[in-house]
Amino acid sequence: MADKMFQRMLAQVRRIPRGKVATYGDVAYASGFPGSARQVVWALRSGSGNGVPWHRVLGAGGKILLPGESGFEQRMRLHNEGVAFIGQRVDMKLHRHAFFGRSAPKKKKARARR
DNA sequence: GATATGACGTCAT
DNA sequence: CATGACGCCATAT
Repeated sequence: MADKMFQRMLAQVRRIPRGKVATYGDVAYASGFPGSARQVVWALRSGSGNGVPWHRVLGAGGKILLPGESGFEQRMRLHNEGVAFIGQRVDMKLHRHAFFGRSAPKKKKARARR
């Protein structure tokens, strides 16, 4: 069931060329599951290790959300691929991978006051 | 089946 | 920029 979802998400991640990055939300959207950014995480945690450049997947804004050493390793790998860092984040302006030309449209703003 | 959790995203304050 | 709240959905217990 969900395996299909992971396969698709992982497939998108694999499409990210060296020196490029993407956000969880973008991967989810490109995979056909807008809003399921969390599932991308599961896909990476459970299905990574197989030619899946998990280190090219970041949080919104190019922030590395990985805790501990993994995060450190990710930062190092990206930096090694030529990714420019701005403080603790990645320069999405230059490295954001445009999946198939379609970019995730920003959400609506009318969110009824709470 | 219900509840809690999580490498998230976005908006409001 | 920090904090809080809500949405989204597959796993784990």
